[in-house]
Order: sequence, then C-alpha cells, then structure tokens
Amino acid sequence: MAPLKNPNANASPSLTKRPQFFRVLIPNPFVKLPIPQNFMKHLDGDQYSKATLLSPHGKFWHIDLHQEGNDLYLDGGWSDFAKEHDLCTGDFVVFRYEGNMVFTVKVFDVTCCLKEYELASCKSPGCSSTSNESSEVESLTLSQSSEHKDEVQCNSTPSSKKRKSIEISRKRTTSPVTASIKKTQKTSSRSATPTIKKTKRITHVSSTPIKRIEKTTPSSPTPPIKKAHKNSPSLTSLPHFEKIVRPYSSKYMSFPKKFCIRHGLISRKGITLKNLKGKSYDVLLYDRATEVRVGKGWRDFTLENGLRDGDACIFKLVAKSTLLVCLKDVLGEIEAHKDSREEIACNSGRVIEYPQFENIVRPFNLKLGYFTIPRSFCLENGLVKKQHIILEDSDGKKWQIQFLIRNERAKFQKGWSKFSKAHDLKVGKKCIFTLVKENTFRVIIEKKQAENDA
DNA sequence: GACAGGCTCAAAATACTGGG
DNA sequence: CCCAGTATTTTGAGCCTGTC
Repeated sequence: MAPLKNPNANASPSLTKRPQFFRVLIPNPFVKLPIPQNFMKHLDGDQYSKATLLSPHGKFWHIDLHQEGNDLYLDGGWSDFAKEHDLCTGDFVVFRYEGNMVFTVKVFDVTCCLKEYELASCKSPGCSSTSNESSEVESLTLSQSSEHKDEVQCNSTPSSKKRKSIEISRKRTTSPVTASIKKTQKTSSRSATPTIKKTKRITHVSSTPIKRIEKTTPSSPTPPIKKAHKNSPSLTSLPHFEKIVRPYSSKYMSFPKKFCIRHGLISRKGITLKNLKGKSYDVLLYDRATEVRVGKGWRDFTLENGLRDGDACIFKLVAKSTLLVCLKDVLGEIEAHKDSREEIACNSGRVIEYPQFENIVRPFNLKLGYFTIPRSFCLENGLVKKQHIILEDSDGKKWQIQFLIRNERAKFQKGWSKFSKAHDLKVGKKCIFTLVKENTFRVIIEKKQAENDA
C-alpha cells in the first residue's frame, strides 16, 4: 500500500488529550481490525503504511495498515498480535493514540477487568524485539505506559522560561545544545548565566534528591521484574532517577554512581537507552571516581530526541541493561515522541524556518563545474541519493541541476556550470540555498565578499 | 568540455580525560 | 558539577584522472 502522506503533520497530539478509540472484539477482527473512520481525523498527516502498538507486554509491535476505500485496517501482524495477547471474542481493546502512528493498547476482558499479561520476551514476527537487546525481557507494562505521564507530571515544572528559536539550518552540525554551549561560553566562562542558575535551582525542586527518587526493588542488584500484575510495580516504582540536561550534556551525561553500582550498570560498560517510541541507542559508560558518565552514543541520543538545555530526563531501569528515557522539556511537557526539531518547533509554537545553507563560491566551483554541499545539511533534509533538483533564482527562473553524493560528499554537478555562467558567479560571491520544497532550492546570490577577505 | 569518481590533507567536530 | 585540555574521528576543500 502506498503510504498516504500529509505534508503538515508529524506533530504529536496534545499530551493532555490524546485521542482514543476502542473495539469490542468479534471473530473477524482477529484477522484485521478496522480503525473508526471518525478517528482517522486524528491521524491526519501521519504515514498510514504502518502502525506501532505498545502492547501490554511492554513490547512494540509494528502492524501493517491496509486501506480499503475510506476504511483503514490494522492488518499484517494484527493476527499475531491478537494471538500473542490471547485476545478473545468479547474482549474490549482500547487504543490510545500517541502520535506518529504509535498506539498504546489496553485489553479488558468480558469481566470488565484489565487483562493481566506475562512479561515474556515475545518472538512473534511483528514484535519489536528486533534490536540488539532481543533477548532481554522488557518490563514496561501497559499500566506503566499509561501512568508515566502522570508520574512525571507530578514533578513540578522545571522552568517556564521560553526556549530560544531553533536553528534549523546549521553549519557543520552544530547541535542546539552545542550552540547553547557556545553562547554560554561567550557570555561568561565559569560561572553560569543567571538563567542557568535558575534552571539549576528549579532542578533541585523538581527532581527529588536521587536517594528519594530512586526506588529499587528489594536488595537485588538488577530488578528482575518478570510479570505484569495488577499489583505490579508501575513505572514510578521502577528504579529510576532524573537528570536535567545542561549545556555540557551534548557531550556526556553523568549518572549517579550509587544507582549504577546498585543495578550493576558499571560492570556492563555498554547499555541501551530506549526512548518512548521504542528506538534503542547503545551507549558506553565510563566509570569515574564520583560518577558514571555516558559517553559514546549519548550524542546521537541527544540529537535524535531533541534534548536541550533545561529538559529533564527520567531514566527508568526496565531491563538489566536497558534504561527507558522519558523526556520532559523545559516547559514541563513530556515529549514522548519527539521526532524532529521541526516537530518540536511545531509543538511549542515556534516559527519554522526553511532549511538553508550558504557557501562562498570557490575557484574550483567555476573551474571544475561543481558545487559542494554540507553533508550535515543533506542528511538533515533527506538529500541522500542522486537526483535532479531545481535551483530557482531571484527572477523565478528554474534550473535543473544534478545532485549527487559520492564518497559521503554531496555536490551539485551537471547543470551547475550553466547556472554559474548565467548568473555570472565569481569567486567570493556568497550563495544562499533555501530548501523551499522537496528538491527545490531558492538561490540568493549575494555580492562578492569583501575582496575575499584574506 | 562536461561529467563521474577517487585521493589526500587540513580543519572542525566530537569523544574522552583530568582536575578544580 | 563543570570547565579545560587532548586525542580521535569526521568532513569538506582542492585537485587529479578517466570516460563520454
């Protein structure tokens, strides 16, 4: 099925009013389950080709969607899901939409009670224990999943300060956090700015001292939670701790050493962080005198999950070496499904700028007839394969140029020479390329820079 | 001449260590 | 907790060769 895509959306539904629907199971839904037509308005903009179900097992299931006319069905993988969860005729299944085609699922049986499930590693094809921790049993339960929001929100909001606008176009992968660092370093060196101080102070209010936050299962080095039970521990009772993202957090995060020792994390060196969307990130731990630092791999996590100065991260130990990370931004909102900075910008009402980059024309651009493009820009904007793109000049005239990537290097080539000649490009001129839509750049050519500066 | 592709090397960014 | 410094990795500029 061709994915239906709405250009608008990615935005997660408001966390305070997540849409839900339920289905009472009749025999047919064991093959495929229809999504109510009225509910589909909440899916606008998401890709309809697949859905991810966060099961009561605490596992993520990837289910194919099938569209018939105006109807949308949970199809491929649904029967496996039903089988794995022992769904019966008359069962009442609640789907809560988390955004980005992710649903948490609750199952009530004919007695109107929430069904209990064993937290076993599932081996069914659609189940997302595909990552490197496939053998591990995750202990995130359905109730946990639905409770996490309340749990985290019970902490006071860290700060009401407004965030700075997002720099979407960046030169040479300058992350927001990095940018923040640079800014901080410029304004003052060792002493934090008043804003940061404030954040810090509030941090202590919001994050109970680690000793109090951390609730461990009795005296076992690792929490052997194997069964979801009505009385089973909720996420709040899983061992966890909270940390606030600081400017230096783009480089590393420090974990409380006591927590790591108690749960045997240090001995493992490499652990897995998992976001609420189920994506796993392998990171390395470095044992230090007074703390344990998360090093290699951490940066990827911060970038992909849009962590910024002031955000709170709640790390919950859900398996021997797996920490589930709940994010809470500086405004106190839990961001369960951050997908991109653009999405974050949408959610917080910030202005979205078109991605752009700029380059100065160099001699070889004219001599050899190609123009190099920052790799980071290409990666961020999905320019990853050879294709034709359109350059639109200030007169509205369009030029077809070949975009290609070779050896991890991206450049405009075929057609570039014509463009450069037509616009009388000279060495030192600055060109600003704004990606206004897929495959189309608007080009602004600025005047020659002050005599090549020197 | 235009285009495709490869190589080297310096600069920048990132990962990590040391220590106040 | 946080900054400074160093080591390592990644990226892009520049140039070259081969093919059409």
